[in-house]
Amino acid sequence: MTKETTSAQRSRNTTLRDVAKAAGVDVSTVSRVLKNDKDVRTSAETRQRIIEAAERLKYRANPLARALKTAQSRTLLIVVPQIENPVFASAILGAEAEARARGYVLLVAYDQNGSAASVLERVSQSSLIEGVIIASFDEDDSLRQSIAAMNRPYVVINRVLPGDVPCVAVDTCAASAIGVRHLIDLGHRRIGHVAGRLGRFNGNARRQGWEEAMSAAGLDPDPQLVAEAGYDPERVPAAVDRLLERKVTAIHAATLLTGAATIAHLHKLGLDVPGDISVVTMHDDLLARVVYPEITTVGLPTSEMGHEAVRMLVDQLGMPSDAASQRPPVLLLAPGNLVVRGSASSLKI
Amino acid sequence: MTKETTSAQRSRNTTLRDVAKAAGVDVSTVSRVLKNDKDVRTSAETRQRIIEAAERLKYRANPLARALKTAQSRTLLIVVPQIENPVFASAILGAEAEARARGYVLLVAYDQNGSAASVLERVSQSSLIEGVIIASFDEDDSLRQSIAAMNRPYVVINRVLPGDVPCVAVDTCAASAIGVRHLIDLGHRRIGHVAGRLGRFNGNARRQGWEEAMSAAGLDPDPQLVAEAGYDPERVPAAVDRLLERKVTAIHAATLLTGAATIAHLHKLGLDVPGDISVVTMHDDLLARVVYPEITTVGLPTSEMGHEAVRMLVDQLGMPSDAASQRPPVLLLAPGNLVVRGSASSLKI
DNA sequence: TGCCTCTGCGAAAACGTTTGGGCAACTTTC
DNA sequence: GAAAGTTGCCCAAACGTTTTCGCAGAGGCA
Repeated sequence: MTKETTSAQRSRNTTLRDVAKAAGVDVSTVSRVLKNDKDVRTSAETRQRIIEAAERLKYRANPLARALKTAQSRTLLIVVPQIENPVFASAILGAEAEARARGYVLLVAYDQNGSAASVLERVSQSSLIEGVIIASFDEDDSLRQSIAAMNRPYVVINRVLPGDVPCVAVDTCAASAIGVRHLIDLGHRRIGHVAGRLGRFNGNARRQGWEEAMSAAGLDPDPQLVAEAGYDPERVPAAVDRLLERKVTAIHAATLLTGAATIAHLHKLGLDVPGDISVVTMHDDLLARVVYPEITTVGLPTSEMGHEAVRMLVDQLGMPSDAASQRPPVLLLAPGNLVVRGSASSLKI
Repeated sequence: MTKETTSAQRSRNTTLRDVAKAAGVDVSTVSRVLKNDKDVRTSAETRQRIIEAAERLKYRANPLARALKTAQSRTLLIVVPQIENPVFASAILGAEAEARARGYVLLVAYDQNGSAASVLERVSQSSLIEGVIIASFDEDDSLRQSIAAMNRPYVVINRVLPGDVPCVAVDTCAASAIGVRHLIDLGHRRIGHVAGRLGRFNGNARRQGWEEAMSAAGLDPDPQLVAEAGYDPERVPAAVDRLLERKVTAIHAATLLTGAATIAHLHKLGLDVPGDISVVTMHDDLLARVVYPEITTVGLPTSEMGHEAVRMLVDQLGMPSDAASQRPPVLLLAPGNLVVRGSASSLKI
């Protein structure tokens, strides 16, 4: 079997020099023609010859050499705290598509137990990465320092940070409000909120959305109706129990995962969903449709978030540094639509 | 338009030359010392000076330049058909950790609607990627041709392919059997199988595991007890209905997702799980614990799969081509343990 | 004819590494 | 005390691009 593995015997790729030789011109000319240089100044005839030769020899520019020369690797990095979280998976997907469309390559790095700092540190000194998208949970100073030290353009996603930090996030406050309003429209008055991590951007925003929707409907956003569970399904039962003590008829969960756990716990207690308690969630995903009842939830444009992030990043890359401050650096994406399924119904009196 | 690339104002990284100047030696000496060259021949004193200078200047070798020179980019690529599938997410996680530990960078690419071919095509001519891990669903010829044309070492994961193809997969046949045997041990005799994609590696293997466990227990592996649902939750209800007609008392689902959908559908029909029907699944994941009842399943070493894949790939990279054929190129990972939760119980007569 | 401006292209210097080949000085050997 | 071997380092040529500079020749203008 022809099993050529090591780089040593791998056939050499065709280079600029090969094309130049084939077309009978200098490498510089080939480079210019193939790059479609603006001030290109070549005869149509020569250009034709070069293009044909390149075609025939299947020439592809070596990205390494190009990057070395231009200090532009056309490579972006996205740092995520976890990949199994559907929100991040979806964001990565969107970012990858956008990056690919723009001729960039997207690298994925994981920030398990705060290792983002080390990743960024490695990035900072190598010229491999042109820009970074950061989706890390960490909001402490170490990460922020790493970001600053990195000395590369970046955009933060999934949260908005104070200061002049470019961010793109979903307006989860609004998303929350939509879900809660749906419950109100169904006649519910005592609506509990299983909160995410309070103190963090999304946790706070979602809680606030609940609060605003309640207030807007003239209902009391009683803090007693909020029970924090973070992103941890293990903490959901206790939270739900507390809410049940408060005689809620509906529960609004801050994440799809905790929402599913909420329904599971209600079932465990022998309660019917939505017969006894209605449940509404946030973020739409396969998970919402493999439980019974299927979950009513409001979609989040997480994939768009990825798209927008690389769009912003690439814009930033193409701009001289002084112009960078001119555009509004934070983008808050409108939430998606309410997807009505089976986990919420009108209040039976 | 002013084409002022941002790189202009970004501070230049410290280079080999800077270190050389600081230490008062030649760049070549610095290079050798820092690489810990085997036949290094430098005085301890000089070496000390160089190391200190490098430390002080925070020198990090430019991976681009190194790759250009050595044709070794220390970059691996993993091609996955979907990232939201927990199996792949977990495999990526494992692969990334192993790659990082070995000083490699792992790139992730998506093979949405068969775009892997184009990804591989781009790879083939650039010297950026040293080796590829392929987890694509596609088993048609176009992908296989792209792989061959790529002319780079690779390993296929999540399935074993015929021929001399290096593969690492989980022994899902054995995993299946474990789950089915658990049901048998609980007293079940009529056990249905909600199959994955029959005709594909994993679909077949899991079905075969069910069959073998049934036969081993002296039960009839009646083909009527098998209903295919692929990986698509939408197809689960019909499959479950068919199984119910066959009077099964337990269902073994080929994937966690379809298993969850199975439970959901049973609930929808007003059946109790595991009171009326027991359900056992494969692959352990958060999802198994946010539904009620929590799902009894057998763990799959998907993360190990990623680990092993890069281990094999890196071994391959370091070997002369003739030695490559010596080691057994396919690795079948033993399944994990049965995780008993609440979705299966002993048969009530 | 002399001068100037375009055109079309080549020469060569980078980018930051790695690496083979050398060359002194110093040590051993006879 | 000279030949031979060792040690410690430097020189320079790559790797495959991009890009600045410059140089011939062609044409325009006086």
